[in-house]
Amino acid sequence: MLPKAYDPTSVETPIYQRWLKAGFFNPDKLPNAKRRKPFSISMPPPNVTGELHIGHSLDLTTQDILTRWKRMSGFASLWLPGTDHAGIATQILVERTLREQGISRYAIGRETFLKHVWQWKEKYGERIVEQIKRLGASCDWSREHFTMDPNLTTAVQTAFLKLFADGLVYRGERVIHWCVADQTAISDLEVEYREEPGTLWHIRYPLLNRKQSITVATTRPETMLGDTAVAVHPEDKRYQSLIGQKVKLPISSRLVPIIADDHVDPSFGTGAVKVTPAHDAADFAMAERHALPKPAVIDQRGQMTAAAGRDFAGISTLQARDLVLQMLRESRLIAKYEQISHSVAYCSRSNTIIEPLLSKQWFVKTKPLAALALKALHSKKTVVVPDRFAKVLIRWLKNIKDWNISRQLWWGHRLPIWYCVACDTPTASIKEPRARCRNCGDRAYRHDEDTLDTWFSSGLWTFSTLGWPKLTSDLKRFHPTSVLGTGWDILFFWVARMMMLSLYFRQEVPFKTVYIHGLVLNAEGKKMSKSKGTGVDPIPMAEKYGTDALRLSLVIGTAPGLDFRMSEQKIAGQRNFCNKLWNVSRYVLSQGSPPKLGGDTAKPRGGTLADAWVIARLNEVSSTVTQHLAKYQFGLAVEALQQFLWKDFADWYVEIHKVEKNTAVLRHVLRQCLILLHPFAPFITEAIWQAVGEKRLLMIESWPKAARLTAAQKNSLPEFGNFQRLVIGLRNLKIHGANNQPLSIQPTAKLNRELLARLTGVAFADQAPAEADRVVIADEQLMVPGAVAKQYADWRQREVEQLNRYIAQKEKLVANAKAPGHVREQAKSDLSAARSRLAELG
RNA sequence: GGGGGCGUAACUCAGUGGUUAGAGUGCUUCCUUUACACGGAAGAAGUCAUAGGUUCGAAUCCUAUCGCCCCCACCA
Repeated sequence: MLPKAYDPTSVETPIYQRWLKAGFFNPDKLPNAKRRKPFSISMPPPNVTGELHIGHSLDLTTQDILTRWKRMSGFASLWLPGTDHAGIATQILVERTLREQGISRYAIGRETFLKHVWQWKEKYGERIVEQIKRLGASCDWSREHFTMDPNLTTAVQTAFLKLFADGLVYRGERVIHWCVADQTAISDLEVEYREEPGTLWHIRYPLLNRKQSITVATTRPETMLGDTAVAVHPEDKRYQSLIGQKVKLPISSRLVPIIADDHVDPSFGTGAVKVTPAHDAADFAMAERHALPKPAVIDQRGQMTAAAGRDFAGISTLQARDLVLQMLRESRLIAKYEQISHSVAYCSRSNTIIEPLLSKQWFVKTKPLAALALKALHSKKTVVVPDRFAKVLIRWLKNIKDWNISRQLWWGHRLPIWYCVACDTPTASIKEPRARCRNCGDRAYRHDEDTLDTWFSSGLWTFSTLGWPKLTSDLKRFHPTSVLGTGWDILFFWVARMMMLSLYFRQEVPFKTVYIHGLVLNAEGKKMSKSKGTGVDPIPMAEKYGTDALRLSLVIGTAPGLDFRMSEQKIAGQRNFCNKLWNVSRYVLSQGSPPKLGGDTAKPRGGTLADAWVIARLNEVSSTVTQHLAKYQFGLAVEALQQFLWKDFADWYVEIHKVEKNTAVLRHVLRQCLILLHPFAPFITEAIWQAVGEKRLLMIESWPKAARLTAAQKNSLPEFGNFQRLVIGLRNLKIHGANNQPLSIQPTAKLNRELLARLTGVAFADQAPAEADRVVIADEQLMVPGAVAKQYADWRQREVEQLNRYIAQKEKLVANAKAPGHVREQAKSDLSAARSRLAELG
């Protein structure tokens, strides 16, 4: 009834449809829904216009494993999906596309541009959702959200207004990171520093009314047009006499003071630094301390302003640099220059150099919020797995700086801020204020043009998607969420912000546990990069090898928090496993009739030694898998399961051990394996489950409770070890004796020849071969050809040597008076087992 | 400058105080085609980076060193 090879493509879509139709992704629709305890996960929302990459697949796989496992374990398991509007990323994408059609966003205006973005969102938004479904994600689509849905927009506005009312957002003039290409400010986290070679110019600044000069060092000579001071370290002996004197700036001829400030590093360059408050954050801080003016000489397009002087206004910074250097050379004011390596700030989005600019932006005061998050981390209200990431978070939160949340973008949540046209006083309001300006009494307002940082809305994600600011039953039931699963790369961007905002608005953590997984690297061990074409694309892989193979390969051989490499070969290996499962199922279902797996009652008793053994192993593995899952050790869980299913069950119990099978055992083991494997490989397990006519879906089958091994089962484990060795021994004889010649073996002792033949598949002769030697395997005596006996003896000799080493070690441990009792007890029983095996071997 | 991770078989990686250190891939030899060649058996292959220390016992904990990688930071 099952085809010969597993064909994922024909199976997966109908199965997902069937799950959807059953409605169990929605925890309210589960059997006994009301009695179930809640378990909830918020899906990290992918960029709405993005493409599913392998990192998402890992995210989705681990979360689906948890969701399915908990659902099967009797929880009201909610995995809430959604997508993110991703302000900058999306706007840039749409802008680029329009530009290719010759359309500029400035030409069409804000409203028309936004219409285009919404169209884009409608067109491509569904695609990423389809790709998420393709991976088998069992999330509740009836609760799906988008960060710019009306109710989420309300949440964002409510949050902003509250922060404003509480004095936690403010408008400030700061030197911010300005991206000239994207025409917006970006946050500290969106800046990427790269070590690059550069030239450090040493420039003489002549002192006023003296022949002396002070030499400053800079990599950006053009900014000297905006200098308002020269700073030295207060204790720098070289410059003591100069502090407080005035310098006449070359080119602009402005008079600026020499100031003393701790910030200056006396050992760098000349120990004297030019201060450009409008174009350097550190210089800005110094200017604040010393009440210096802050003229802006570079504008938002990266061009020199009028303040830079008549010769410079309107030219680019690079042209200005050349011109400044040329003028300095002519005045012989360049003391020297040297090649250095320094880090240069780039915009991580547009890949262009950041222009630090003085600008008015909106900030969130993060200190009080970070304090809440720190407290929650210290008191383990939120547990981080693995816990070293808690330390990373704590360190970041302790040194947190205010968060620039305004972006000069059109796509996003527009700031609910209105400025009085007359006096520029801001008022926070969703709609245009009707009241007069509280400052000047005027009535005319203009709406702030800016939008909020994408991460502001994602920071509210765990509770805004559950209905906040309304106090819905979902919010009460599913918040705080149980687990957040994500990669370490967005620890600060997202995890930290969610903690701060949830604790502030809900007085509770957003999630009880954060599970941090590593990043998926390519076969060369580098971060996957689409532009370089070195990535592994999940969707084509799922199509080629099956979604389950992809999911398994993302989990097996990995540890929490560690990056790992992904290769097609690894996925192919898991495809082979799926095929093995498929075929062993085919075999099991071909044994006996009707082809049913049997219900929970099919727990076979008694049976042969092999039966007891395989069930004991199953129970052992079943509890191992559960334990590993509880510790988020997905890799270990799958590994234990695969070893059992493939090696112990399929290869040993089914294939090597040729005794007639107990179909009840076969079915019971297969049934349990399908249940245990389902969270990891949902499609194939459900497909097999359904192929045998089970009415209830596997996805809501009960997860096995930890089974205690019976005494008989416990004993069967070592006993069966001996039995396995008997069979291996005979197989070895057969293999070595074969060489296309019939093997002559005659059992001479207790074991019935017929039984031996059935156990092992080896044919036995009526008479011992001419040059027969006696061989003893597990108490049974056999007469075999001399050459075969020799090989068997060699094989046995190796085992004897190993055993002797093992026994020596165990004896040492047993004799070790300082070792704990249970360890010595264990060693004692290991020792007696090894000794009896040694005795068997003679 | 501060912080973190990794170094285990040819390759990719698990294991993190107490079985003879494991898996997958690859390799060697053999078997098999009425569940599966996307198969089965057997095998070769590792001073668990190096050097100290703690311990009855260390791949596992501590310290140092070497090598690789990453994150954070106002290196003018």
